[in-house]
Amino acid sequence: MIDSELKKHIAFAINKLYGQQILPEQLAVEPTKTDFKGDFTFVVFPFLKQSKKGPEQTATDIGEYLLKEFSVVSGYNVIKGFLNIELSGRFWFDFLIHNHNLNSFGFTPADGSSRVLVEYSSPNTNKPLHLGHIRNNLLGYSVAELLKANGHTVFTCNLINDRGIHICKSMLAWMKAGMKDTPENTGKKGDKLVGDYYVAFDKQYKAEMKALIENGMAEEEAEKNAPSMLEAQELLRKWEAGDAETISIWKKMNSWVYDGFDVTYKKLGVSFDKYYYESETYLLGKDMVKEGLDKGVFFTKDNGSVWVDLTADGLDQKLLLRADGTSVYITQDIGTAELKYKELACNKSIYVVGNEQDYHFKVLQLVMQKLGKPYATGIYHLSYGMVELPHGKMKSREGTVVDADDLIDEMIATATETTDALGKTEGLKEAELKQLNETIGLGALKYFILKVDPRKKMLFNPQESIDFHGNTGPFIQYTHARIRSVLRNAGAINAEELNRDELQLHEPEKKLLELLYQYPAAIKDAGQQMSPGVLANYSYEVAKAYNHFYHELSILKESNTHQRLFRIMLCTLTAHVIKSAFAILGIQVPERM
RNA sequence: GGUCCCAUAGCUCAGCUGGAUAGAGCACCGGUUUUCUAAACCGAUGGUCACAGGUUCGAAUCCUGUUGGGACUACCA
Repeated sequence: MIDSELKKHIAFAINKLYGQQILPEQLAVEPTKTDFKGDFTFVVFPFLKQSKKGPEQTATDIGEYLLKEFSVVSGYNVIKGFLNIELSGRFWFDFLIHNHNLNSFGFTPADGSSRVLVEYSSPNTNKPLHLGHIRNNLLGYSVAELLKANGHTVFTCNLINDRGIHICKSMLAWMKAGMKDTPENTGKKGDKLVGDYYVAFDKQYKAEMKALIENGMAEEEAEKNAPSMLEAQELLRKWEAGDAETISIWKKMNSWVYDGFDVTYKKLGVSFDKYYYESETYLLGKDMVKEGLDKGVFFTKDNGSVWVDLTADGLDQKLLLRADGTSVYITQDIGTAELKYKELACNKSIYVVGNEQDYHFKVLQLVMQKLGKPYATGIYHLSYGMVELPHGKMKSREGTVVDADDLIDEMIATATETTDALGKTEGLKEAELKQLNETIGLGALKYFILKVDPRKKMLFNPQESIDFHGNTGPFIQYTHARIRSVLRNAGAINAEELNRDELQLHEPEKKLLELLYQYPAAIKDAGQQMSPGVLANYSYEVAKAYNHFYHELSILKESNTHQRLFRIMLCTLTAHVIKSAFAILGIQVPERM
């Protein structure tokens, strides 16, 4: 990479000119800001001690040295302490010639030295997926792709929260309603059906609580003593005891939910290498808690409940097992962590989970450390911010939850309207048109969500998020389609015929080339930050630069055949980078739209 | 009470490992189509980077405090 080459030469220059040893890694060389002339900028301020000269003189010294000793440097200019280095056109032409047809451009090949597991989605089986899950799923998928692009060997998994009081609530409501509704006989999607029963339970429960409170019971007492709650807890005990009928109903209802989830996952384009089920890992977790007791890193309270003391780490005491011996949420996470490591032996285990669970994952990591697990340090919580609506948080009680399936359908419907209105899709078959609108609708949704830094909470405004202009997925998809159209018109080319000496580098071409050159760095940067948003915003920059180039210069009508060929190759690489970056984001890109 | 996160244009977001004049999109205003896809391009307007100190050649960026918002702190998940 040229920037590291520049660093080496600058370090050498400092040594030669001022007799000081500087490591190239200590230097910062960055792309020059667009308002200034030059390709890369080196800031000399930090090295004035070494040079014992003023900033302008120091920058000039180094610039002069580079110009003489480093052939790709064609010029330089100095503004205050900023040395702007200009590279020869030949450098940029060579870059394009070498990479325009390289499929792996920007990707680091996997060498097997790093194995990473990405857990995401991780739904409860009592409710359909909503907008929050969409962010989770898109992030998880994209981060996994991003890590693959950075040379990690990646596995994805989905930990299903299939047991616990929540599913018992849905089961109870269904049983009380006569145990007759099924997805088949109601025509409802399985997860929606089960979700409806969860709501039915909640309604009944609330009514009971209200009655109890009116009879003079304290709210806290009423919460615990409402008959529905007691029944649900009884059902959970029966489940843990392995009661045949309970297990059978549980299996039946969960399978409905899985069928429903599969439909949504498929629409979203996400998939998992492996599924874990809490029902299969919580017992292992219990064993490990006992292991911790034996080791003396956990302790028992008088009533028999098991705790870990994390006060030395700035946290509190945390419950690991209830007094009645049943497990809590973290118990199964302990078991799952162990199982994951046994099965996949990853040195890093990423949990894509909302930031409301920051505390939980701190506890988990500390618990695993106390258990002496070697993989404890590899636990990483990718903590993303909540999705909020214009009115505030989504609340199921207030009916402000944005359903995942509904949202996807709306986005596709809007895409369809726009496509029809523009009327550019003549000649496409029905199925192709449907495919195109799905691509655009999902592209809009995915890009809207992924362009935001995962760590930040984000606002989802249904009106604005379906915009297809500006910094949006469809704009970038459109740019790709536009390029593909040019390339189709260009027909086959022979890159061998290109003679660099016949070329001129114009400003829009150079801007675009500089951006394309940064693709590998963008992948690396996004990977290190685990932020697909970095790549999304990069893609947007590329699309913008291409459209500028497209508008300013003619491609196919250029009379100089070398220049024409060069521009076609520039189109090829641009299309590839957009397609490749969008693939990492999990967004497809159309040939025409 | 304790712990953690956040605050940048009217709105939504970049920029944050310290570097030049803080950038985009949307909205609003104006312009561009006999030319390879106008879902495009070009221009104008819009800022006390919450506030106050500090660190230094240099702070939106790092540190401290204040204010405002949010999350967590359940024998829920």
